[in-house]
Amino acid sequence: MLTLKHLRVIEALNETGSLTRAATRLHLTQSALSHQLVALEGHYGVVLFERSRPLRATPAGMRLLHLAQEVLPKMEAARRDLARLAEDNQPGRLRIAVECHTCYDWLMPGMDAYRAHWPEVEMDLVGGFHTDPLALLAEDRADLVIVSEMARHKGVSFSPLFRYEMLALMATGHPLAAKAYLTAKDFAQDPLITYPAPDRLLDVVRRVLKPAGVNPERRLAELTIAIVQLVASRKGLAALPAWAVQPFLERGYVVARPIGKKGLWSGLYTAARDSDAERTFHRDFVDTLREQAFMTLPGIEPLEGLPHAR
Amino acid sequence: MLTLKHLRVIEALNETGSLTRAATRLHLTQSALSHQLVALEGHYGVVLFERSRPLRATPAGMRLLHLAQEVLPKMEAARRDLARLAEDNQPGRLRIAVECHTCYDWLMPGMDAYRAHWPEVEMDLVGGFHTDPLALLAEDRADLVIVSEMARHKGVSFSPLFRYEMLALMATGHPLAAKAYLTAKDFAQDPLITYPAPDRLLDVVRRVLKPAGVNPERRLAELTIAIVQLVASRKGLAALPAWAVQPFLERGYVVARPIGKKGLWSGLYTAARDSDAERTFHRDFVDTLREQAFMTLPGIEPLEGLPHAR
DNA sequence: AGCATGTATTAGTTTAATTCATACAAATCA
DNA sequence: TGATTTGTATGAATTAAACTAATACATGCT
Repeated sequence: MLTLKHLRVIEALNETGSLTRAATRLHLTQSALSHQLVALEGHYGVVLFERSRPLRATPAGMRLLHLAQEVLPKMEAARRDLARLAEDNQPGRLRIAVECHTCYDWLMPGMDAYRAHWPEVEMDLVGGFHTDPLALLAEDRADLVIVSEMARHKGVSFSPLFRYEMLALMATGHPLAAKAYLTAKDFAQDPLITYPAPDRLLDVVRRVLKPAGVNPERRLAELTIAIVQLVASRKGLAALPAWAVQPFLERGYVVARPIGKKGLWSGLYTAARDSDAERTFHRDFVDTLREQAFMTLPGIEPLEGLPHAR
Repeated sequence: MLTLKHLRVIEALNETGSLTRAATRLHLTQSALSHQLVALEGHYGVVLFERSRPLRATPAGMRLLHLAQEVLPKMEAARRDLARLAEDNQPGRLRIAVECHTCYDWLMPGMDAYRAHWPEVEMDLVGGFHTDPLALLAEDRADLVIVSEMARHKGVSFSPLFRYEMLALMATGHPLAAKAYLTAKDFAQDPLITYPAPDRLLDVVRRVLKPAGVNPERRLAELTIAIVQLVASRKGLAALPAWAVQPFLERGYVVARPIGKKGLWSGLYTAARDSDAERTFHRDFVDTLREQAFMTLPGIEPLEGLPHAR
């Protein structure tokens, strides 16, 4: 009794504040976690979490949380060392291609966190836009690319990172702010402010406006802050990931609305050559990115896809 | 993959040097351990132990051994803290009654080790010999007694500690040293040197000599070293636990032979009132004693008896 | 060589973990 | 306030993992 699994559950419970959310994060059902928690509490005769909303750790829960925080990193470190020993210390390389502007928000901290554990892995960024990012893998010009769909492709493995909502941005007091959510037609009048990227990378255009035949005037800006500024100055509408605009919404600079009744959700995935994707330093990089994203980005959701084994 | 169970296995393998011995210590079969080790090695693609005799840890094995040594104690500490929280810090008490002289050899270090983890538990030794040691429990004059058999007794729980061999001791060059093992009759000629304890506590007398109707002249000595000295001085024979005479044998002071063809094996058990036996500080004491014994006493064996749950 | 000791492997059994389908409780909405 | 949403608990059924038994195989010993 009292296994590492329990410690991971307790960590997840503490961070998510709910059995349901912890369960999805751990790729289990709520029922499984409930059973586990009840069993553990019963075994030691202590309550670990007060069943409030959000769940709050009791002193006993805190004790185990502390244990988790000192033990789990040690386990991970050993796992990495084993991988190094197994692969005989042959160094790895990660040339990363990213096409989404906002990705840098979480990619940079992710790379920093990763470097702490895998200092010997040489990391590099492959810049610019490419007609076929997956070709970079085949041509051996990149080892990992971040893409927005899992297009089945021979010799290439995909791993889901997370999914997020794209929000329509408008100035405070804009007439459209009266609506609960925007539809394609609502974009027809105002200019659309976007990053300078091809349409296939702009989800609103590709998945909402183009199918509906709506083609608004365009205006480009390099930086997120610039786009927000233009929107606030009533120069047009924009569509950005929820996590990227969160701070501006909180300060009331602009207003955001979902796109479509259920919102416009996009996913992000990594792609790598099969041979690379199975190596530990590589998998660990993807895991670190995912973890970093969930730690720092508000409102993102897990994305089903691959088995989640260790 | 890579669980605490694995770490415990690796620790046991390192300490026992064999799958078979590690298995009995962990109350598993050799097969189970072989499966585990093979699976673990396969999973990480490393060899953890060279299959030599004794088993020797590879660098990867050493890495996990190191992990085990930093992680397992933390787990134990947390478990104890949970027990303290669960029982609301009500302090425990351990009045210990021991009737076997040689027991002090491992009891003292055991108590020291225990005190480090449970400083709040008040420990005391109940001295002297008692006609019925289990009565001490009923009369609430002791909380734990160390006995040599699991006599079913209402309200009392027993836990096995270990089993050990009693060896017959004789002077170097003694005619009986020519025999591979001694029988009851061999004790008839020489005086028998024992501790000053009742016959029921002297296993040779109770289980070998008395049943055979052999009743040799007696001579008493308080200390093990004194008994050995008398034997070496050709004043008679003695029967002592193998672990207690090991150092004297190594230096050639005396000679030892098994008693009976299969040897005379005795067991030691703890007994406690049921209500105490289930409390964590109590169980931990017994576990500590057992662990301490296996760490310091040569030639002792695990003793089957109770389920071995945590 | 023949025995003793220890490890590996296969198949079968047992035990534990997880899900499914609901019931139940608490907060939120209209 | 009743209806609805959101989240947790529970029992039974399912699935997966761990363990044992039996036995083959390897190695050292006298």
